[in-house]
Amino acid sequence: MRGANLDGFRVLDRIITKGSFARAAASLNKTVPAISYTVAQLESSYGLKLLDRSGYRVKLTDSGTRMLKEAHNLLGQAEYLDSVAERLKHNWEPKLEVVIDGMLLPGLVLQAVEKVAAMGAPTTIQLTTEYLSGVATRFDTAGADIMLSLGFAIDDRWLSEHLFDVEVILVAAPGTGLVPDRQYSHDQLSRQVEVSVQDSSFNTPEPGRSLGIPNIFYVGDFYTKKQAILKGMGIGWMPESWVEEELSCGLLFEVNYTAGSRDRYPVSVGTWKYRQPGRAQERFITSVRHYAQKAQINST
Amino acid sequence: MRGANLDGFRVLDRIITKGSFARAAASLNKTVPAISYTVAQLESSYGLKLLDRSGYRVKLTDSGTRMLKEAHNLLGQAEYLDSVAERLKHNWEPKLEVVIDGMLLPGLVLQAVEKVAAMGAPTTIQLTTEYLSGVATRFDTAGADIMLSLGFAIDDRWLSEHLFDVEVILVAAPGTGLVPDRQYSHDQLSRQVEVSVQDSSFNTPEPGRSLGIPNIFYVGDFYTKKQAILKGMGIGWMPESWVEEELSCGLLFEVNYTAGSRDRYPVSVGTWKYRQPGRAQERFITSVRHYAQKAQINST
DNA sequence: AGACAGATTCAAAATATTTGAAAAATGATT
DNA sequence: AATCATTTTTCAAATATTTTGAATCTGTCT
Repeated sequence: MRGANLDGFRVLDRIITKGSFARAAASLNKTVPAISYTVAQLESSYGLKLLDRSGYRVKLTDSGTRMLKEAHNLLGQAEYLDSVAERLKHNWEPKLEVVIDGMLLPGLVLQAVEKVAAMGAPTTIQLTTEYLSGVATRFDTAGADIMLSLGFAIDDRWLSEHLFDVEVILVAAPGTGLVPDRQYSHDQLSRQVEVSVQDSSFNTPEPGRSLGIPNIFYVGDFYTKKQAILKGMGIGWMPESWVEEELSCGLLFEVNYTAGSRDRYPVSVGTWKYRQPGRAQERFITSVRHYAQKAQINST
Repeated sequence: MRGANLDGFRVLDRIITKGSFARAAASLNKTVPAISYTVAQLESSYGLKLLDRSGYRVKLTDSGTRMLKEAHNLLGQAEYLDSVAERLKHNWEPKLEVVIDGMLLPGLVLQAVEKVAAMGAPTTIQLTTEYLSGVATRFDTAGADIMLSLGFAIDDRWLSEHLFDVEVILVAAPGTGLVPDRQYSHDQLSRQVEVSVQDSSFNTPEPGRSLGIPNIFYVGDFYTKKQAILKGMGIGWMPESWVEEELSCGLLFEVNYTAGSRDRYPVSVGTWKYRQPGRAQERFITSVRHYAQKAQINST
């Protein structure tokens, strides 16, 4: 006979914790012969003696000790499966995987996580940050539940909903040799270093637009990019919301670029078209929409 | 109905990989109704619809996808359990946990590990290093298989076998203000700093003996202790085998201490009295004994 | 030795699973 | 629209497995 038997181990475990076949039988509402049969079955299925019946009290054999120890993992996993089923039955996702673009301010998603938690969801939320096309790639390959991406993620299998626009501004810090008042042409800027976040899936070159100047300094995330620009290491496009404060207090200024120093990019939320959303996902998306409305109002 | 059912998931998995009930049935040497019954059973046991039969081809529902994904862990664990049983049947321990005293040179245990591996043991060896009484404590609490400890570990439940002695020498580096030729009393040494390894179970104060001087610098392991002494940070007791080379080339010297600058401590191997040793354990201990005999000869 | 608590064995009874046949559903083909 | 090929479900019968109570056996305790 082959293959583990959950009930067998449940019984074995009970025998050990209760100390005898008789007590195990009582606690499982079975008769003693039934317990005896189950154990015999378990032992023969593995071809191992698991219990030492030579003494008055049953004891695990060495093999039994080792097997039961490993079996506890099995039983634990089985119990976890029960809990997953329970959550699914009440339309809670056991896990909600969210992929967001690193260009977005954390507030958006943190608020949504809060809302989901606030309704007592027994759902584990897993956040992953990617950049640009990396968001859609990760969403697809990992089979995540929600993505918050820049631009529209286009695929037959996905539902995409526009949330709000992000205004991207070309900024610089004093000390780069540039000054706030003067207007700069492309040629004039090309002596500068551009700080840029590398697209995490290495498909598209830059956040929507790039200056196309020769010196580019790539960083891994927007926080680092901001620090780099603040330190005067170069100029770069930053989402307005990331640099509002620095702009108003003069730590950064908007570069007066002849080709335009501002651009708007749409932020959208994507889900799987043929996947039924659970309660956590619904709440998450509602929260994100709500946040988006407020953002829209603020920006007008 | 309650509780996961391994066979149910095995069948479900087969249906998905084969693409239909019919093919799953064929590959499992069952009839189609049997498959249908098993799945219905599984679904009702969790109270979830796992398969979407609305289309021509069966598909997992969202819940089914999640459940099957989790169930794969369960099936994996069950398979692992089979492999554990297989190893136990041939008297191989699936895992051999060894606790050693950090004062011992690694060579002893590494050679033993090598010997076990050389006989093609399908056994995972887990080495843990502790100090002094920490060895016995860990051996006991973790229920490890073998311990190599300093001194005799005493307990009714353990078998302890003497292997060889370790000679411990009080050493110092030039630059500590001490010189090789002169003899030092306890008072004279008490202006020095003693470098000491902290007992990992915090029971006994020092490796067998301590100078009992006020300035003690505690380190975490013998390698660090040796480095500290070599850098002239203090004096300390070191096992001879750890410092042979440094003594002979003059990087360290034996402190001529009136109360004696050498001590011998027994090294013993301990196992559980009522646990049947497996093949890996037997080989391990044989190797250690063999090594000990050579060490004994070398030291005479 | 006798009382007792516990485990196994055994045949019978109760459950659960599997089966083959028939029915129902679906998509493809004509 | 009718037919065919494939597939899943339903059903009652056949099998297989598990559980049970009674009898038996084995150690422990007094």
